[in-house]
Amino acid sequence: MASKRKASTSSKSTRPAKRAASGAATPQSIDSSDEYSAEGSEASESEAENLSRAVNTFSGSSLKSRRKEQSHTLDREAKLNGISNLSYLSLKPDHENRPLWVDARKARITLEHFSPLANQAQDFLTTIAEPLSRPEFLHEYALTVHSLYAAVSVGLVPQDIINFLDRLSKTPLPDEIRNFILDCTQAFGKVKLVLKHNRYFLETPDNKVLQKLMQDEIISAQITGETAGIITEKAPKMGGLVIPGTKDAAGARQQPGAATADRPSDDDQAGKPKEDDIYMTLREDDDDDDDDATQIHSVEIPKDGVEPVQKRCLELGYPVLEEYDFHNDQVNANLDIDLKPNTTIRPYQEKSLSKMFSNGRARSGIIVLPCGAGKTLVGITAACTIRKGIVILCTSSMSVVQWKNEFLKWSNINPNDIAIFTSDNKEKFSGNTGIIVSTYSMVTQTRARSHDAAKMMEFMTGREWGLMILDEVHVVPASIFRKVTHSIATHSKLGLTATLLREDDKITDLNFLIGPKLYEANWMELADQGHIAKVQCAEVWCPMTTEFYQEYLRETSRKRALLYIMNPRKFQACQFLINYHENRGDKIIVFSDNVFALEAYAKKLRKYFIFGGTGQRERLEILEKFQTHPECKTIFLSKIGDTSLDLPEATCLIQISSHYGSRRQEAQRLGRILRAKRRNDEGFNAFFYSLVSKDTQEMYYSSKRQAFLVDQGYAFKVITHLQGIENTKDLAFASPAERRELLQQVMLQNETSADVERVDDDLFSARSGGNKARSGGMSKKGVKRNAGMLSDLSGAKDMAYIEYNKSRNKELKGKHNPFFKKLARDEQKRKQQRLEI
DNA sequence: CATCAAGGAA
DNA sequence: TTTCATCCTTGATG
Repeated sequence: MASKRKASTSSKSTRPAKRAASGAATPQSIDSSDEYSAEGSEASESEAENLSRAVNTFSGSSLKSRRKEQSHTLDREAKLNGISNLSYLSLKPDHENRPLWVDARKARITLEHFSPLANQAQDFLTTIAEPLSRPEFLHEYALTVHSLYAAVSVGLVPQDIINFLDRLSKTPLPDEIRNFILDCTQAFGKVKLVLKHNRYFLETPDNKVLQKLMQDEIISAQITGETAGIITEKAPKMGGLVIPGTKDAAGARQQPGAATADRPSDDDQAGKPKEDDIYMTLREDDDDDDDDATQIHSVEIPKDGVEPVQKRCLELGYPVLEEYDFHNDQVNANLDIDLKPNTTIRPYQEKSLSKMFSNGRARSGIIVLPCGAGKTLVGITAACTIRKGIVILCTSSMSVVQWKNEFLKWSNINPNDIAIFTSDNKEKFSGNTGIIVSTYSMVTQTRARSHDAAKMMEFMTGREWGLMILDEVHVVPASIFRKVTHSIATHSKLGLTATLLREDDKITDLNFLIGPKLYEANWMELADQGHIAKVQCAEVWCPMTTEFYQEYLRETSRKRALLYIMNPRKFQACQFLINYHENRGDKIIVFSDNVFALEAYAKKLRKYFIFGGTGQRERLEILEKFQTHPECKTIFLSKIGDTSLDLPEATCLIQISSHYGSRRQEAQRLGRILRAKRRNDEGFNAFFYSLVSKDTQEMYYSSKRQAFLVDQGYAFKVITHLQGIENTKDLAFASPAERRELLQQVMLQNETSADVERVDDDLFSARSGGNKARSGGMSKKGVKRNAGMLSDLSGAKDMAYIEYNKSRNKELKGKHNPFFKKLARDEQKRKQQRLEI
């Protein structure tokens, strides 16, 4: 136990520790880390004499070192625990051959990835547990209620889980874990919602459960009517141990103790009390497959009752599993679709699909594959398996088109049978069944619809669909899914995503709204197999210049962000990296969340950039150029580029600003270079740089953002000095004067907007019209005041003034935005003209 | 009829 | 700690 704990703790703590160490050893950290020695104008001056002092300051005050301390205490704690644990935990004699450590108290499992049994164990673990962290040697998994639910729903039996865990574990399996698994799985997977002959049935092999559910007020209220009554029949698929479905035969195997639980049934719902213990009996004896239950009991639920019953079952602790018996669906027309003969599915895609279809029915659930790993093909294959009417929902109209094209590319579907339903394209398929590709917003729209859209929705809600594919499930909050499932009747649902996480808690209901997570791929493994590109990740620490840091310390959060993004040293690093990689022959994407910075960087470096205000046509032109033109090696993208952009040429990625601590954004952005065309070239590597201004909030966010990728096994190197940056020709902002000018622009940028708002309201509100003249005049005023503030650094009066106006700005926010939109648009036009010339 | 701008929503 | 994207609809152009 001791070594397990130490191992897992140290694997987590290496990163912060390494950072702190390299940071302290770097001369660059001197000026910026010492907040109070701001007199020096150049960051590179007086390095040597201040080194030791800076190291002390740095390690004493900075965030990283605090983390380091934390991990020290953790280590100590771990040691103590280890010592006390060792007294009773005994290793199995052949423990070296077994790859797992099981921590009973936290329900964590650690896998030694270098063990010969690791592959076998890994398949098993990804099924039953949540992968937390999968670096090179030790993988950590968590046993959770959800993960066990998923395991049971793909057909595992609790006793199998326990046996297999015990077999792989170095120590005898703790009773806590044993009980935890039994407790969790007892109720899971026992109740299924099945659509048969266009009727919904609640189905279970355990009559006791059904009895219990039907005694519930809310559920029984839904079931009353002529259809009420429990139907008992043979299980559709029988295993070798199935006893012919007579009550007596089942009763013969009953265990003596089980009878005590049997109470005479006094309800009026036509229950069959004698069968109560069939499932109990089987569960004890049966190790192979839970489909071997001899009999199933079901009750019909009217269509309207499905939602409330499902909800209530969940509250009662019996989540309802959805399955679609598409082979026996005689009601819905078959769709003529198949994969093209030359299409081959990759092993991991097959594995994920086998989880979905393992019992001959279609299970609803979520499949997690990294970006660029072929999620679309998984969806298409699922569609080709079910071969009924299909609905596909995407987040943007661009991916709608992509989905349709992929279908045409991989399958032999008749182009007339696949239709697009978006605001500017409302097709219908010609046959009596087919595929519809649409967007979430189109389907969940509640306001007035255009005539065609209303007709189309009527068509979609008025019929029954075999499969609904939900693309990028992570971006859509659970409430939207509720709307979708309410309005469109579908037999099964397949969610696809690369990163099943959100920073808010809107993801939690997905487990029950769509289904359990069926499969999650290991990024590193796919990279090793050449399915996605290998990536070198690096975090580049850029010191703040003195001037910028001074302002940074004074400003409030809003402007701080702009200051550390526009940090001249960061700009230089960006310039250097672009030069370096362009010379290597890479194609580079630069990401910035901040539009102002995006534009400033791109213009200064004379590169193309795309942001929200860029017209659709121009976007395509630039992307086309980037893909084909050898001279266009670098493009700048705002967050429009985060998702569903397919640029196989890109091999290098630089991030200059980002959305706080969003782990998902980081992963999505990395996904842009995972499908690099050249990924299978000998020794090829893609590059991912994250530029961070030192000793600012950015450092904190950066480490948060990386958490997901680090857990996937990516190692972030810290670069504190870019070799040869001083010798770069035409390095931007090399002189203090240029930097001051930049700072002025930055300060102006923010204040101009504030200024316009205030004046608009206070002084010029009577004078309506002449928007342009006004803004021009005011910005001049802004320049003056800014210049004054910067020259004498006291500036307290001005600051107070700005602070005062901040609240006003918030009030006026509604006015603020359109103005900025217009500015952007004007800018846009100007730019377009420049391009045309 | 294709395109674009503006407005509302989340 | 928060903005910036997106989408859909309507109404205005040539």
